[in-house]
Amino acid sequence: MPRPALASPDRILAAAAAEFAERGYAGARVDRIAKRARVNKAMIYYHFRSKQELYRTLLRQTFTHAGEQLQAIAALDLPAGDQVDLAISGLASFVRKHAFFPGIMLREIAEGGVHLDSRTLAALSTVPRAFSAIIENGIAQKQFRPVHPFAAYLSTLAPIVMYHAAGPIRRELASGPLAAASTLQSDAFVQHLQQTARRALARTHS
Amino acid sequence: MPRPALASPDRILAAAAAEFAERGYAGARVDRIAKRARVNKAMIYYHFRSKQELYRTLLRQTFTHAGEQLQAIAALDLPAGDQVDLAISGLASFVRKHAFFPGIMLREIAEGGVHLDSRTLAALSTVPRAFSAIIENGIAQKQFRPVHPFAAYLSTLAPIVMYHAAGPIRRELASGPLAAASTLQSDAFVQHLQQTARRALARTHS
DNA sequence: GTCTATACTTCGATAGAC
DNA sequence: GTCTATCGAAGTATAGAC
Repeated sequence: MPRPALASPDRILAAAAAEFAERGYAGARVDRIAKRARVNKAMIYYHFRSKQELYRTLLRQTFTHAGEQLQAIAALDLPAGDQVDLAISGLASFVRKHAFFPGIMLREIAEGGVHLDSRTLAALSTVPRAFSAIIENGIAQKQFRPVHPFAAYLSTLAPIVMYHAAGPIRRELASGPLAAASTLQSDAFVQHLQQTARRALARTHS
Repeated sequence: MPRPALASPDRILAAAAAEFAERGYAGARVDRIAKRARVNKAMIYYHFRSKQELYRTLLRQTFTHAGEQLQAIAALDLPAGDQVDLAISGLASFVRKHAFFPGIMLREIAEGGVHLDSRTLAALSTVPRAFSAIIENGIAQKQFRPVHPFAAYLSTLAPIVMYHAAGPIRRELASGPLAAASTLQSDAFVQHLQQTARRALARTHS
């Protein structure tokens, strides 16, 4: 019998990621997670205490991972504009690698964070904190005009998450009432966001 | 006995809007909608056929309303830059007036539109179509540089929806690990987005 | 660690009286 | 149009054998 590629708890986490992203917390079914992970349902309650604890563990891991990636970019010895470029393309590649991230992120925002405990909230906060650090540093070094760092965070990174989460609905619209939705490729959108960020943050404006 | 401010079907729709926005489609409870609307649960199944039909009716109405508002802006005899300003502030006031809209929008995007029939999808598409028309018109009149209209749509209007949907979680973060999140006011963010759009769409860039 | 079987709860939806 | 009562399905979670 071939060893599974991932150990049981990791397989459960991967299956939970897909299930929670597709259906949301309330819509996710523990039975389906078990089936996707090819484990018995009782194993989920053995490794994790409950559906809620499974969900929180998954989000904590993911937010921590994303935050560390942004912090690494913020620590590079580069012009702030280049750091923003890297933050944008980095988040884009992060969501390509972790396809479940946008769905879960959007849902949890809509839920108002009701499923999150303080540890998970702290993990989540590392993402806007790291991005804000880049912006504030650029302002301090007079490479950027003064903007609210959180405004820059929302207007720059929110569209990436939205773009990827909206993939399925965009494909539905493309075959119907909104053909133009299908002509926007991921790379082109990343470039658009990088250009937009450069222009939004530039100290001079024609 | 005082007449209720809204007739029964409209009270049900208003209650459903709040419930679906807070809990999502799967998380919404018909019992709770009935309680919020102060009607008997059976009345919901009498006026609407099912939970799904209630949901679709609500979304169709809301998308149609939002689309019409944007189309009215697109029809104004104004410079394209001013039309974009109005589209941004108009959507911001729309979500202030319909507080349930961002939550439902984000959730339905994350769901991949699985609950939407073709009529509801058509209603949804009027929003990006109207905004794209403004952008394309501005490009044709050489007031904007050439950009992908759908990219402009996503990067301009997505942050507004995100900002308002993220209100509760932002307040949680503000009292903990991310104090800066609380200092961004709605009006200031709208202005930031208007400036960002002006700069992103300008034909010249220093 | 892994399974089967099941207790307990909640939900969407309806029947039927008024 | 409005109510009470309830059915049947589906869900989370656990007990207990191996």
